[in-house]
Amino acid sequence: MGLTKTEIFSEQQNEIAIFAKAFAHPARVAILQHLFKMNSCVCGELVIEIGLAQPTISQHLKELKQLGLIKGNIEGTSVCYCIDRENWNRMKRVLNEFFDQDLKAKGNCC
Amino acid sequence: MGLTKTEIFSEQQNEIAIFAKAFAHPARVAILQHLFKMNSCVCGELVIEIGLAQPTISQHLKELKQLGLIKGNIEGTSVCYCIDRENWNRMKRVLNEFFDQDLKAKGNCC
DNA sequence: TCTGTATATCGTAATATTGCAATCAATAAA
DNA sequence: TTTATTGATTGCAATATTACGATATACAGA
Repeated sequence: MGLTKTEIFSEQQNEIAIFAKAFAHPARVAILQHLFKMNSCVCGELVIEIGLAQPTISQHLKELKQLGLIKGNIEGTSVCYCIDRENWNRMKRVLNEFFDQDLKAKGNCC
Repeated sequence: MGLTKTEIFSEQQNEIAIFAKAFAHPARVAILQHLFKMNSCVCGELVIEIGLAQPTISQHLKELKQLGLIKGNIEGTSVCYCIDRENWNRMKRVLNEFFDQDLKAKGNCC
């Protein structure tokens, strides 16, 4: 059906999945890496840098923005994007807690 | 097009995206959590525990197995799944390196 | 005001993902 | 051998995602 049954999962499980989805496409990974590297929040440069069409980049930026991982400030005709540090840290906390399950668990069985 | 242009991204970027995709669905998050919790590698219990149809669970297990995050051992008529610790650690390394970019980067600009 | 520049949105095509009923395959039990 | 039982596979329907051309919007400069 293509429709995830979110209602049968816990809020935590859904939140992990939603955060993970943000990184589940190399273009969004590349955008975030570039924003960290350039620090000075880029915008249309991403189109050149990444090599996808402008509407495509704009769409990926929108998703990252909706999730709260990036912010966009209008500066004249262009838009300046940058990482939202606070939400980035929250994301790290949520995902690392999930990743570090192995520390609590005992050995394998098979 | 629905087709990701993997060829324009680095291997690292694609690997991050592929790992992230594993966690981009709450059912797979739930499966992994249950495997860690039960330690004793479950199988058909997951169908009951999670509440999705057996073919659906089987499909999610297949994806996790293909990625190498879990292993399956046949035991009589049932299959015993468990976490592949080595690959789990590799995944953690790859994703944490990506997450910890913020430590190197300076402050925000907007 | 007109023109160019930058970005967002719309519409659409192609592909991917999710979910399940039906069925198959393999083993265990009777 | 027949009959469960368990899990994988197949086939399909519904929805989601990715990508981009065309277009709209908003601002800056001439």
